[in-house]
Amino acid sequence: MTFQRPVEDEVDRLVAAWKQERPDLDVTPLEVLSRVSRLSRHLERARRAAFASHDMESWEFDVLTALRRAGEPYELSPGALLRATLVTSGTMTNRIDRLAAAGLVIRRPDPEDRRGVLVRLTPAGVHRVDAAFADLLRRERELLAGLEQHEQQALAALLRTLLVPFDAPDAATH
Amino acid sequence: MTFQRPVEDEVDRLVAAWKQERPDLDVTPLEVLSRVSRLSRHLERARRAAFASHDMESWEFDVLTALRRAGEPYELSPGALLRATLVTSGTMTNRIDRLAAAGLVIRRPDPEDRRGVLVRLTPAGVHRVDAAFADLLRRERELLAGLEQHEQQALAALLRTLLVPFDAPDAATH
DNA sequence: TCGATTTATCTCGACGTCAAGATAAAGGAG
DNA sequence: CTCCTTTATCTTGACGTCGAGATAAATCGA
Repeated sequence: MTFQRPVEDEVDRLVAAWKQERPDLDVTPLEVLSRVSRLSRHLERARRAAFASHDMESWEFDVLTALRRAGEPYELSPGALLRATLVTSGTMTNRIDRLAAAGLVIRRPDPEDRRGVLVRLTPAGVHRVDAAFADLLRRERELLAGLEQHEQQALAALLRTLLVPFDAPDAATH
Repeated sequence: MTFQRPVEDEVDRLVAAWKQERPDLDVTPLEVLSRVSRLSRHLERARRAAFASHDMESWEFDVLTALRRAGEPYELSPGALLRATLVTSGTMTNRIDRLAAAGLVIRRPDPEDRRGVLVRLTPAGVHRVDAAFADLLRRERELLAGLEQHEQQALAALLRTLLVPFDAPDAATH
């Protein structure tokens, strides 16, 4: 019979420090939200490393997967893409420019709205994103290996609750 | 008696799209990790908005709080600061420069290691960070209002499990 | 049909971050 | 003591993102 040693992460130390310095404040929100922020930063680094072997940048992957998920003919408007990736319109224009220059997507005028443009994945783009995505899933599965299946589900459900208000039909990012 | 309507977030839609397009892949890792990433992005926006009323940037807050948590005399080395904030050394140098120019911190040579420098919060810096922190906690508490106390604890514990491997005594960010 | 408003995308300058390398001091082996 | 390695910080240039504003077409009401 061994003791369940309480393993600490950086946020535990951070919260303990605050309790020492500002015992008047209730810092429990940090227990969740600081962990989300910090984990996200670590994930971003892991992603970057994973994509390096596919000669792909994180931002490229984000855009290409959004198009891939759309299904044939793998085509979306820039507006739909920026909503999917949570970046601003200026950023998305820039990204599409570079992806088009790399031959992974093409731009064409929207036949039904002369203000609009449609961005479509090229066959080369489809191939690239499929390879990178399979690899990413492999690596992400490893990161989650510390949690049982049912724990992963519980975690996902809790996160969903926090996310729903943001993903409600209002958000605007122009 | 009402039905528990299954509320969807953007990740549910994303996962459903992948299942349609790539039924051969198990995309369950996204249920957790995509949510972490997306929630983090939303949080960063909320933080930015919160700090705007204190005329403060997110990056300033990150550095100032690290010093504040250290306790009197509110002093840390640049190396300790970059480990606390997960940025690279070049970024930290830049940040310290700007905070010093704003009169919120001062730099002084480390008396015990002539390679080193120590960064100390000024009284003005302490005041600024305390005000912003109290406000941030208020807003973060609202974001978590959708979860019961015990759910927040469960969520924190699950996230800790994922975070521990990253925060182990190895990580290096130079 | 005209004008005002909304929607869709792009342009551009400012800015922060990263990654690699430079500098310099400390620590360890022999 | 000297050399080599490690540690700590800063410098620099490239790059991506943001945010505000410009352009242009679509939509709606009078």
